[in-house]
Amino acid sequence: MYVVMHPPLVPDALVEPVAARLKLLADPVRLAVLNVLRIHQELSVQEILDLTGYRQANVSKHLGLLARGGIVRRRKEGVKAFYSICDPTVQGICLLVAKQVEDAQGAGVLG
Amino acid sequence: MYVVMHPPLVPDALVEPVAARLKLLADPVRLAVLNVLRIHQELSVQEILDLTGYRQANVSKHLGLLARGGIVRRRKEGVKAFYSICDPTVQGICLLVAKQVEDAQGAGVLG
DNA sequence: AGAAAACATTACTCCTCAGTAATTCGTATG
DNA sequence: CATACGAATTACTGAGGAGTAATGTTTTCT
Repeated sequence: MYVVMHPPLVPDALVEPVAARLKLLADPVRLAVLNVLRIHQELSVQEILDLTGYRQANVSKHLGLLARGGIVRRRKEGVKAFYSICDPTVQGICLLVAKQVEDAQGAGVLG
Repeated sequence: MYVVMHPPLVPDALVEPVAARLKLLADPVRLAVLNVLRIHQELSVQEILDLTGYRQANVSKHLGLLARGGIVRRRKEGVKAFYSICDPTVQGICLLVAKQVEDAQGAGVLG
């Protein structure tokens, strides 16, 4: 065996949780919501609706998923709910993927 | 407006392609396949089957998806097909997510 | 208390995708 | 040429998730 052995990308026991986490990010609506949350640090649901144009029930559900996944934080103030990103690694992940997609755009690697 | 404005996580035009790419990685079988491809640089389909225990049609389909997505490269040699990872950014993404999941494991952030 | 605002939740439909068995295609071997 | 092997493709079933309308819940205001 002359080939170099590399460590795995993901420890075997973490394959499923990692897949679950990636799945949580792998949605256009959730990415758009995270986008506006990143631009303005904290937003009420209504503000997110205005900024994204999605419907209330839809956004509320996605926010619930993001919150349960620990990606987003919820702060209740009176009748409103304010959300903000609480997972700093999200940024790095999105940067990497976005960069890769941009590069691939230039080449001919589109489905 | 006293708050600092951060750039978006993902440029608006890239939200959908980025989501699609994350979706491609957000699957336990595909992550496991990428895992063994990372450990041994290049593997035939049969070798991947032996190493992962998944079924032929299943793995072949996932390999097709990964190849069409430009994450994996296919090399035909005789009757066999050899696959290898051709997207270097995959490693960084998996590292980030795995690290985050590990950290969250220690805390109480599980669904 | 009654009404309205801001979110969350539910129930439902639809569509995508994962897994499997069976078939097909291409290449080597006797 | 017939056969066997390795892999891709097809057809099919089932489960999960997205979007929506409608309803529920909590808080505020009068």
